[in-house]
Amino acid sequence: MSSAPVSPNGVRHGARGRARREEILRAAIEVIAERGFRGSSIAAVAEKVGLTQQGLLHYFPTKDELLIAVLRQRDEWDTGDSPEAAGNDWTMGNLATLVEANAARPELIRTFSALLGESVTEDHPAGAYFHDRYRGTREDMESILRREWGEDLPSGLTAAQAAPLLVAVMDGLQFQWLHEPEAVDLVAAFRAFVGLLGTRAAE
Amino acid sequence: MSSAPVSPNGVRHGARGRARREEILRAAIEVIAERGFRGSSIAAVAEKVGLTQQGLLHYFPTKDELLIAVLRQRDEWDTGDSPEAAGNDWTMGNLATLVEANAARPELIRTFSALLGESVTEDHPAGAYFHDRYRGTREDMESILRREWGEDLPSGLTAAQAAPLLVAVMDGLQFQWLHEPEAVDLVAAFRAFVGLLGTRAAE
DNA sequence: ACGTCACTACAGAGTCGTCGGTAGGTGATG
DNA sequence: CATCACCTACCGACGACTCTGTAGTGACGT
Repeated sequence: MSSAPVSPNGVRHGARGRARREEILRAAIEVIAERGFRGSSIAAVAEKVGLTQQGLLHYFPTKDELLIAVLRQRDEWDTGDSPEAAGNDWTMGNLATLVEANAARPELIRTFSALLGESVTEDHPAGAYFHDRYRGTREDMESILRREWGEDLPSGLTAAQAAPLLVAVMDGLQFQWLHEPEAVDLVAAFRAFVGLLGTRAAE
Repeated sequence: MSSAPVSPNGVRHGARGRARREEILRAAIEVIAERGFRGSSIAAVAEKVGLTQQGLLHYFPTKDELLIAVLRQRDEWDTGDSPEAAGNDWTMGNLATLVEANAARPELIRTFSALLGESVTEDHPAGAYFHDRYRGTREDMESILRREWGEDLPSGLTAAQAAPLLVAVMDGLQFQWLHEPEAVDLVAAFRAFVGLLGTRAAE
């Protein structure tokens, strides 16, 4: 794929535009982490990559389209980043390592937590994205749970009952962690919850 | 010296003014639910109560102070609304009824979920509030758990381990519920989680 | 009963900054 | 010479907030 030497300014080659796009997306993620989407300006993103606002608009014609591109980029990372695995060889075990990987990228977590919050408001451009993503993620979790333990988990819950809880724990812990990184151990807490799901009930 | 109630900026308000203030706070909650805090304008809030923007600023001298007042109001509701219970007679049981009560006020949930999301961004006026609130809520949950089950829960977790999970589940479920009310049963899911905590581990 | 006077509860008009977006270019690259 | 990668210049809308008034209200002295 990529075949272009990259430099912030002045390097010429065909792929210059594409490199710029990626720079812009990275900058956008940072700015959104700092100010949210509604609170951030495309001018701020542009400045971060050494462009004018209009220069940025050359690549992303509207602010909303920039956001969509950020969202899409995240999906690409999620599916392409990890060892193979577009589809379905996830286990509860490497779900924890995913959380671990997330914990290493606080700005990314901050960005998407901020967007998640905004997305519950009316007519938010990320609303549809999170709506779909939740549906999909719950389904994924459900099938992971089923693959690990079958329809009924050791703890007595069904996979369908546990899936939304699993998603909720991941999201919810992130907020606490963002507010007090020292007070909340993201990975340990998540592992504790997974342990809870896998504990066989007595009686 | 008079003894009339005083607003943050030192303006004294009579009975009429106090009623107005409450109206404004209610309207502000609605507007924030629709647009978030950064996305909403004080003019929109003012219009909702039939004031001009300047009229509103008579009561709350800045947008930030309006938000602070909203936050404070919520705390007052939380501690004053429910049967007695400023302090500590909560149990796991009526924690679930609290969730139930929340589920009946979607706009309120929406408002505070939106604010929670924004609050992770830099210099957000609600940042300190959520920071403190998380700390306090976790402590409260911990002591409730301890009162219910002692230091070690039936499931094997300690109260300190379970508290952040409890908070995370409440927050996280709300986001899913706001995006798909039909797909997520807030109360049932929460009860399932509580059941999980209280399940005795085998062997 | 009446005038005064402080104070509350607003509104009109305006300042100043920032926002997203458009129009129309220019110079380099291929 | 067409296309790409950008920039200058600009616009209309809207943001929070200030300055400056003014109608009403209640307390109080006379």
